[in-house]
Amino acid sequence: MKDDPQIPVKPNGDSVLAVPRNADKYQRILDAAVSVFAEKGFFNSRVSDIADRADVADGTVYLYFKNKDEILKTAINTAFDGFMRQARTQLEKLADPADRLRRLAFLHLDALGSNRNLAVVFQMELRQSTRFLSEFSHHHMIEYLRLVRTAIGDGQASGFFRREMSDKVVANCFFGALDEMVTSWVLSEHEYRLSGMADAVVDIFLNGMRVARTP
Amino acid sequence: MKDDPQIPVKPNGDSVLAVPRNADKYQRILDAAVSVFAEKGFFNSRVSDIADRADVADGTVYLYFKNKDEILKTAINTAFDGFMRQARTQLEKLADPADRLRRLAFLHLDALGSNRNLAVVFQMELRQSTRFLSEFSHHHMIEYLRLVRTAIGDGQASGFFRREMSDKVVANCFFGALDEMVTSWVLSEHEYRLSGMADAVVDIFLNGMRVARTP
DNA sequence: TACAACTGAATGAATGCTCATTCGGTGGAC
DNA sequence: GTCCACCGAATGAGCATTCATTCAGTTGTA
Repeated sequence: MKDDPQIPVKPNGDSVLAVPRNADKYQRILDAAVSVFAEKGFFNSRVSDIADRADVADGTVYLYFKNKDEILKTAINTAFDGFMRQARTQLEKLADPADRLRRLAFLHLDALGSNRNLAVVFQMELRQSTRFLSEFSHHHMIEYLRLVRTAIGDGQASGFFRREMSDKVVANCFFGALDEMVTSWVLSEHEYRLSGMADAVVDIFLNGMRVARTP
Repeated sequence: MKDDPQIPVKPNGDSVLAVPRNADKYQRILDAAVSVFAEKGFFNSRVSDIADRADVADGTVYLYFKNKDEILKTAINTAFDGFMRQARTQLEKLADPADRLRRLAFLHLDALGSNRNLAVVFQMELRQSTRFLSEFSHHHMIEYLRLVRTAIGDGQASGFFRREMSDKVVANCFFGALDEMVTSWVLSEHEYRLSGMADAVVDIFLNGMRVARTP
């Protein structure tokens, strides 16, 4: 996510040509938007706020993005795509399902934990986006959950994980737990490294809370 | 939540007197609002939409609520208060921490699972509310988490739960998992009884995913 | 019982403001 | 001189909120 190249190919969604290709300005607007959205929320953000923060005229924003919605959509999509690419690359190297879950949890928390503004946008705006940007979030969510479900399914197949649990339910809980860790971090006054929580979360899922167990 | 008496004492937050007390109309506006918010999201909902759906004139809405924000705030607060009252009453009767968690999970999923509109408002609007109605939701969240943390702490104290886990982290994960079950249910095309998932979720937290264990 | 005076809940058209978006013009690069 | 990225003031649609007016119901009087 953070080391994504971000080349502005076809910045303005529909008009393929006749669009400025100043990568720097494109990126500045996108960053400014994330920062403004994080601060005031999508609906309370003015396009002129974004333009101001990007040091660009109001009209210039529309040379790079079709409209305000498209800015949010692009920001979220770009970030999510980067994350998923990274996650897939790293997870396919790991054979042990438990390791895969551990790594995914780390990547999830690290991606958002290293960019608070992005984290705020994801935690606060993404849900309501589910309505007006529904296609997107539905598609991406399913991709993410597939990674988790595959790990769980593999673990069950090889007898490491209990077979009576629904991989679907566990995957949802797993995501929900991480998601809540992010929300909690975003709202917290305290400073702490979010990715440092990954192991604790995964441990709960692997071992549960009960004491009685054989090692 | 569903069996709450809902007596409209002091409907309009600040003007204590000189306010209509038509309980039916008050409730109709509130219900209409939840239904409209659920359908279009808070920011895309028009006060006139709410008035229409409540079969009331636009101006009448303002006899019962100070403004649009206040309607959402009231809806959320009323529902949450009802839920917390119910939860506290029921949990204090249960000694076993595991039973308490089971019951809480059930109540959580049942409360939202029996009112889809309310569930949508909670899942979609509550987060962004965290910004513009922050005092509220933060306070409530803490109350809820206290119930979970207490159960976990008790379980640890009596040696049923592992002591090395942070009750705070587990509580957040627990809430996050349930929250995600609700979101997933809200977005799902399929019809299923949400509260039926409670035991599966709690089971993950109590027993974890790994196979090796003593019963 | 009949009627006038009064009350205040309810109405909905009018107001006024807040932006997203547009577009005619500017200036720098080549 | 031409082109085009960029500018930012102007536009106008959309919408929360207000308030002058209506009228159903209640009280008081004879």
